[in-house]
Amino acid sequence: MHRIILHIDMNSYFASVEQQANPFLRGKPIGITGKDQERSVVATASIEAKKLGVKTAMSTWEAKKICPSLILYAGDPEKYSDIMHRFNAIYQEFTPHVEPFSVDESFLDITEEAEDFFGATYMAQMIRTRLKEELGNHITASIGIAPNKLMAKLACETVKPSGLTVVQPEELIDLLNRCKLDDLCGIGPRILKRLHALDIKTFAELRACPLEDLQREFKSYGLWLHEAAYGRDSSQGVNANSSDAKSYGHSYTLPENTQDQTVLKRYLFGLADKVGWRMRRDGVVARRITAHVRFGDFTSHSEQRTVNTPTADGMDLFKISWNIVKPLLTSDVRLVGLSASMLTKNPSQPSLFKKERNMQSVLCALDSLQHRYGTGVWKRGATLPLNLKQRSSGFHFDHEV
DNA sequence: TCTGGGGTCCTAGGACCC
DNA sequence: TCTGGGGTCCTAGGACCC
Repeated sequence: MHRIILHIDMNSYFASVEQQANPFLRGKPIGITGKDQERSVVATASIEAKKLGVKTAMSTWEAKKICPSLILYAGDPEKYSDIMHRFNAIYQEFTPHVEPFSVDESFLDITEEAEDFFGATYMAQMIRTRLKEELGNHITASIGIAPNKLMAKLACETVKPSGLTVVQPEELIDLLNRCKLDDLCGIGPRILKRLHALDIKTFAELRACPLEDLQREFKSYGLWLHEAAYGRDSSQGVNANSSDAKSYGHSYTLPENTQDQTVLKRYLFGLADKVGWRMRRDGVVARRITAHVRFGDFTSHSEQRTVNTPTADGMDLFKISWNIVKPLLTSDVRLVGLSASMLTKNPSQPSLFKKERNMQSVLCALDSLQHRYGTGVWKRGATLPLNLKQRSSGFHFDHEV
């Protein structure tokens, strides 16, 4: 008995969300970027922009050169993630076996609900109708249906934008033969290069390569490649619980490279607060904090600390990451970031110490403000721009570190 | 006036304990 | 004094994804 897996992928997702929200952007080439458009890349190009040659991950500078009419638009990651929750809720109407894979993709196991591949096609069409009702005409999805996740995703790739395809078990080899090696999720530029070095350029050639040779070159990944060449996916099935995050992180590319500690502290503190807030919202604490620095020459460095007392407090996260970053400031920095991992559910026990208990209740009050009015309703004094900080008074939670 | 920001998983070496 | 192997935890970095 084969499983029936759906892979659903939103087309030009970030761009579509903005076009749905703003009629002025519809039918136009737009590119969604990071905060600072000058130093950013195109995270998502609209269909119109793709037609004019704009590609994902192209620098804005290059994209503008290729397509002068391109409208650049700074994206809002929180909004995109909120909408993702809405479409996953729609999928839940059809099956409890929903595994979000990225901000715009999910896997659904509909083996029990659909019974066969014919039923699956029908169900996929119903899902598309529901998405349209709920999200509007401008956010559209491609759907691939196959016996496992790997092949469902590959099938979906072949029908972008806005298609639907079914690949039955006996058609898997045929599908692979029509695709390039790096169409497969899991074969990136490095692996592709190493395959080429072995004279493997197609899935037929990959199948012809003895397993032992692949294992010698790729270690445990060799088995995965061998299986994938036959359309087999040894990974776990669709896991509805994998949506629990394993880490929370934020990073920021500075408007200009700098070694100025005051500036870097301010940004890092802001990032730490954002990470802390999301963790408290989700009721988790972290034992491991990783800080990242990218230098002007694009080399980067990351270091991590594992702490005995798990935390979700922005102040703790900031102190730990600043201790990592500070000694690294020997040349100009382009990006700073931190992430928190080794997460556990917060038992939320009040601290034994009065000072910490006070801080916990302050955080609690600020969190409920933030929950109600959105992120950005408060900021620490330490993260305000300097000119504003000098003028601000009263509502102000500054700590010298 | 190149090159964002959010993630996941794996590996390999060293420390430390038994 | 010299020796082995297994297990776990920690760390840095690399590969991949969108």
